[in-house]
Amino acid sequence: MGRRKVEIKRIEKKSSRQVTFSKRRSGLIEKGRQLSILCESSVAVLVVSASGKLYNASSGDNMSEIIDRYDIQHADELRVLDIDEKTRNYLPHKELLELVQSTLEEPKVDNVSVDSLNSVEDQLEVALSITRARKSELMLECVKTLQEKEKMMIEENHVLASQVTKPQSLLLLEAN
Amino acid sequence: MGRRKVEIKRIEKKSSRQVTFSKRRSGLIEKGRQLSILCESSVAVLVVSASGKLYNASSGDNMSEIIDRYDIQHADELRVLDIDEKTRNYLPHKELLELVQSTLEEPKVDNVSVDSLNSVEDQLEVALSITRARKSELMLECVKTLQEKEKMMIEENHVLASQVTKPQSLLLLEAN
DNA sequence: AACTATTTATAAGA
DNA sequence: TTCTTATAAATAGTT
Repeated sequence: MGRRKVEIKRIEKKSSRQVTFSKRRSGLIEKGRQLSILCESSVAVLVVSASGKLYNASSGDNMSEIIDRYDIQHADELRVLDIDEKTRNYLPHKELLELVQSTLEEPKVDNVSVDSLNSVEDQLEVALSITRARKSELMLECVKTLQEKEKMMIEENHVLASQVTKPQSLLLLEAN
Repeated sequence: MGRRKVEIKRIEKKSSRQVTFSKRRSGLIEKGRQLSILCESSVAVLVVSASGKLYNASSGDNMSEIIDRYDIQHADELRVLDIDEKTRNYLPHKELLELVQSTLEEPKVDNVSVDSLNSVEDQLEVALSITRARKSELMLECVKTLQEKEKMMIEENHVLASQVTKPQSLLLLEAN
C-alpha cells in the first residue's frame, strides 16, 4: 500500500528501515486500538526494536492485566504436564542462585567489577520485589475468577434444587 | 477500508462484531509479523475477546521473551521509587495470603463450594510454580545483561589504563 | 514532516 | 461460513 509493492523481508537500507519501523509501528498500535473499541475487547501490542527499545500500547484493559491473562492461560496449559515436568522448574532456579552466588564471589578483577556486582545486587532485589507483586496479582486474579465461578455455580445449584422436587440434602448426597 | 466508512465505536450488531473481530484480529497479527520481518524487530500481539478468550502471536522473539522485556523495563522504572514505596509490595502479598486462607476456611455452603476450593488450591499451586520459573528467567536476563556491560567496561578500562601512563594500582586507589 | 500514487485491508454482499 | 468486490485506509517513495 504505497508507491510500490514491497516484499516481506528485511529492508536493507537503514534509513528506510527506520522510517518504515516508525510508520508501521504507529499503524499497528492504531489498529489495535480500533479493534479494541469496535469489538469491545482488550488488545496489547509490544514492539522491541533491533536496538532493544520497547514500544508498547494497550487498550481495553491495561498492559499488566492482559499479560496476567496470558500467564493464567499458560498456567492452565501447564496443568496437563505431569509432576516431573513441573518440578523441573525448581532446578533452574537453584542453578540460577548458584550462578548469582559465584558471580558475586568472583575475584575483583578491577574496581569496575565491584560496581557492576553492586548493580547486579540492586537489579536482583528489584526483580524479586516485582516478581512478588506479580505473584500477588496472579493469585488475586485466580481467586476472583474462581469466586465468580463459585457464585454462579451456587446460584445454578439453587435453581436446580428448586426445580427438582427433592430436598437439597438428597442432592448433596448424590453429588458425592 | 470496506464498502463503507465505519466509525470507530462499538459495533452494535453481534454477528457483524464477531466477523469484524475475527477479520481484524487476523489482520493485526499479520501486520505484526510483517513489521517484525521488515524491520528486524520483535512483535507481540495479545487480544482478549469480550468473553475472555485469549488470542496471541509473537514474531522475532517468542512471547515470554518479549513479556520479560516489558517486565524488565518496568523494573528499571521502579528503581526511582524509594524504599518505602518498594516495601509496600510486601503488604498486599501478606494480605493476599490471608484472603486465600480465609477463602479456604469458609464453611462449605454446599458441595460446589468444596470443588471450587479444590480448584483454587490447584490454580494457586500452578501460579506459584509459573511465577518461580518467571523469576528465574528475569534474574538470568538481568545477570546476562550486566555481565555483558561488565565485560565492555573492563575492556574500556584496560584501554584507558594503557593510554594513561600510570600503573593500574593507582587507578584502583583513585576510584575508591 | 507532508504529499500522493498505489497497494492492502476489509465491510458488505453473495 | 467462505468467497467476492467496491471502497476505505495504510503506506512506499517522493518532496
